[in-house]
Amino acid sequence: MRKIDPAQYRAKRRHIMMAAAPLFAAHGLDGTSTARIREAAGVSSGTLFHYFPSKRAVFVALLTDDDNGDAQRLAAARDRDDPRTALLDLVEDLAAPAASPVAAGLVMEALRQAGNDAELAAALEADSDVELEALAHLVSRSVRESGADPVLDARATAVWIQTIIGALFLRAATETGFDAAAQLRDLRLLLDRLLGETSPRTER
Amino acid sequence: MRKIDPAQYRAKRRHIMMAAAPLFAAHGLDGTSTARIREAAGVSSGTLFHYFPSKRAVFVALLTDDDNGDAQRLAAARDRDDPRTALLDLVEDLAAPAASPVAAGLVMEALRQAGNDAELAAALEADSDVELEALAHLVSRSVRESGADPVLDARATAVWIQTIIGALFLRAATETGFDAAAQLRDLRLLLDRLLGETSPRTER
DNA sequence: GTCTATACGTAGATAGAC
DNA sequence: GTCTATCTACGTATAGAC
Repeated sequence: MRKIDPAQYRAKRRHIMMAAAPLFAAHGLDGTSTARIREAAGVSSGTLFHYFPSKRAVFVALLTDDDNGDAQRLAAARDRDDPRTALLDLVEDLAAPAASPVAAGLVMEALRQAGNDAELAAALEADSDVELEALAHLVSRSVRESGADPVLDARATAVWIQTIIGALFLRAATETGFDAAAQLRDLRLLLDRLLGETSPRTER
Repeated sequence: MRKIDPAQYRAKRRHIMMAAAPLFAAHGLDGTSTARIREAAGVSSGTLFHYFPSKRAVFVALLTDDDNGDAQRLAAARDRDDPRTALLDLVEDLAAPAASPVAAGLVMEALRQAGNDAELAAALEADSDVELEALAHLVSRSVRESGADPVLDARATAVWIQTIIGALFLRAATETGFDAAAQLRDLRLLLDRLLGETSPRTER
């Protein structure tokens, strides 16, 4: 007996996920009961567990269902002409979700849960490694092509860039009235400084 | 009927807190049962609730009992002679607890919980504001006295320094095998760059 | 596919003996 | 002050009717 409509099935699954997302972001995985998810999604307990085998599965799906084609965006950034501009744009792209409190909160909770869930940790680290590689590649190209002069080597610099982006998520998730747009502007200035002089460098 | 020994009372209270700390750090507040705390501390449920009115009270006590005299240390740093060195030393001092996975995990969980607990949020923000003021003061003095040239104004720079310290805690809490010592070395280099040239500046 | 009703375990917290 | 025993509520997840 075939499904009536696979598209509708996925839509409803997604509907439940979207209802659960702000709850997980605000109260964490353990702090969110299936009853609240059920209520927020407007479905019964039976329906919830028809679409997901467990509460954790809803959470994991939110983190691993990649609807934005992240990998493609990273690959495109990697190969752009001007590495310095490409790097700064990529950073902004990676940091942008911090503007959404829900996204920021979810990421924070994901990192927390990854400590106790090897499978989740592996998935997150895989994503992170791809990001890191793209960042390091662009830092490296910047050094060669546009005279950047970072204090650290390319990979370490990339790790720090990732770290700082993570810090933005942290602040977005915890600070009420966090002004993401202003922070992104500052971030660009700071990175410019961290990467060092461009060539030809300006004399003061 | 007076207490047998107030000092012993506080010691036992502290013993329970110390037993709970790594559990909260690893599994979060909601993810840690009173049964596990009880077990780790080697006391019964009755005893646990004799010393603390609730599980949350144990957690809050871990964050708000200031045993290190943080305020004094900040005030001392504020008024040191060489502001640039004082600033870098202060940053190291503030970032140092990130070397302890338990401390880092607790801080992360505290920030997460602060979103749903106004009282806790207020306490944490008060601490953070005192830190920020000391940092901004030192940045400001560095600009005037030692020719620092940050990209942003003193307060914004201080906020970013806090952000970067937060990033260290984040990584310490989420990354297994995090090398805190190495990161502190990098941090000093990065901040030096971020603060800009010292005077007399060196020509390359 | 979606519901109602509920099983079954474990949670936080308390009572009262010692 | 500390224990054992226990209360009540709520947690996730399932069963089975529709």
